[in-house]
Parts: sequence; C-alpha cells; structure tokens
Amino acid sequence: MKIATFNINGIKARIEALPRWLDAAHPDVVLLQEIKSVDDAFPREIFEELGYQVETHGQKSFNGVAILSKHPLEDVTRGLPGDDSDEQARWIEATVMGETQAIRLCGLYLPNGNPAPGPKYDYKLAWMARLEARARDLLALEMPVMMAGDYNVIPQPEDAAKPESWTEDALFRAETRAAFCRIVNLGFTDAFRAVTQGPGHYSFWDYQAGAWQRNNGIRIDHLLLSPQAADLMTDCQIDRDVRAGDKPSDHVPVWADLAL
DNA sequence: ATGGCTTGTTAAACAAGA
Repeated sequence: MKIATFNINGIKARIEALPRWLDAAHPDVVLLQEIKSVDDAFPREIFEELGYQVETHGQKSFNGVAILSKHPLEDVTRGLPGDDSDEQARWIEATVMGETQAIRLCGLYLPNGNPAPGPKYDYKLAWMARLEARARDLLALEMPVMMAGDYNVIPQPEDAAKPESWTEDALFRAETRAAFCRIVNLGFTDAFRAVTQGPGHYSFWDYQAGAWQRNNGIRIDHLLLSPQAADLMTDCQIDRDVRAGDKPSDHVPVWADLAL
C-alpha cells in the first residue's frame, strides 16, 4: 500500500497539478495539508471520479487537511486532542484496512511558529506537546500507525541546504528540534531516513529567490511510523520532480510503501 | 533580506507562509 503526504498549498490552486501527480504516482492513500478550503468547497467529485474516498477537515482561508483513499476509510476523527479551544484545522485520523491488517493514519499540518519567540511560536510548541501525548496513545495501540504531514521541522542540519540561515527560525530552533526528537524517540521511525541517509534531500523549496533552481531546500514533510508499521515498510521516496511541473506547490509529495 | 513569490480574501491592498 502506497501512502503519501503532500502539502498542496491550496486545493483550488492545485486543481490540475494534484490529479496529474495522482495519475503518475497512483498512491493508495494521500494525506493532504493546506487545502485552504472549507469542507463544502472542496472539489471532492474530481477525486471520487479518480477512485478515491474523500474526507476533509477544512476551514476558511488557511490550514485544512484531508485524506484521499482508494480503500475504505473507517473511524475518521478530526482535530488534535488536548485543546477544545483550538479552531485551526491541522489534524485528521482514519483507519485503512489492508489485505491482512489495518493501519491508523494521521494527517497533520504542524504550525509554522514564526516569528520566534512570540505567541505563534508558543502555539507551535503547545501543539507539539499535544502531538506527543497523542503519539503516546497511538503507540499503546501496538498496531501499525503512521503520522504523516508537514511537520514544519528541519530535524537535522543535513536536512537544509543552508542550515546556518535557519538557526533562529521556528523550523530549526533547538526547542523545536528537541520537541520533534522527543516524539520520534517514543519509538517512531522517520521513514525517509530509514531508507536514505546523507544531505541533499528536500521536500520544500521557497517560491522566492530562485530557491528551486539553486536547490536551496529543506526537508520538513515527514512520515513517522510506529514499530509495527516500520516493520512493514519496503520503500520511502520524495517525488522531487513534482516541483518542476506547471504551477507547482512549494512542497512535493513524500510517500512510503508498506506491505499491508 | 527588512522577504525577491504564491495563495486566499476580496476588489486594492493585506495576511500568511517557511
């Protein structure tokens, strides 16, 4: 089962590029971030005609996550637990049945947090604390679990072309990286790093200043696997060529294949 | 880079992103 994460930076703006990638990559499940749409305005028919079930958790103008799946989605839940006053649409969960066993999928859009320090950074760290709590509960299920999405975290210096320019940024500050590390160290596997080591592998290139042409990128879209999911992984890749297509998102898809 | 581009909202700028 091929499961991908893709921050599309607006579903309306990606109404051609997203189906184009689906046709080329034929993922079974896609976790989308930044749909920037309310649920009623999401063009679900386009994806249903391609064979996908569509579950959205949107809001007006900003954020918003969704799941596209060629297999039935069960027990869909919306919103990250831990703060009922949080109105930002950044988390969706669903269970997908494979041929032999089920996997719990979590799609997430972790807050950017800039400028740091400040209230937006405080929100990011508080959100990561809630994520850690949810991650603990998911591990206790002792089943295949994937938490995938735009983490807005550069885990290591090798995950940025110019790490020195990110030192005070909310994506790379010591507190951010430590919070991410705490979650991984609960027992998750960074799927991409289990397959590929070394620098030069990015999932985001800024629209500005010729970042793509200069390969000035960062790796911030991650797939974290529970031990039971990591045991099933056979491959994980970044579809970097998508960034060179017509009217691209500033992020590209990252996917993993699991023997489910 | 104090933001060089893109998006959404809404009708000419503004907010937000990373």
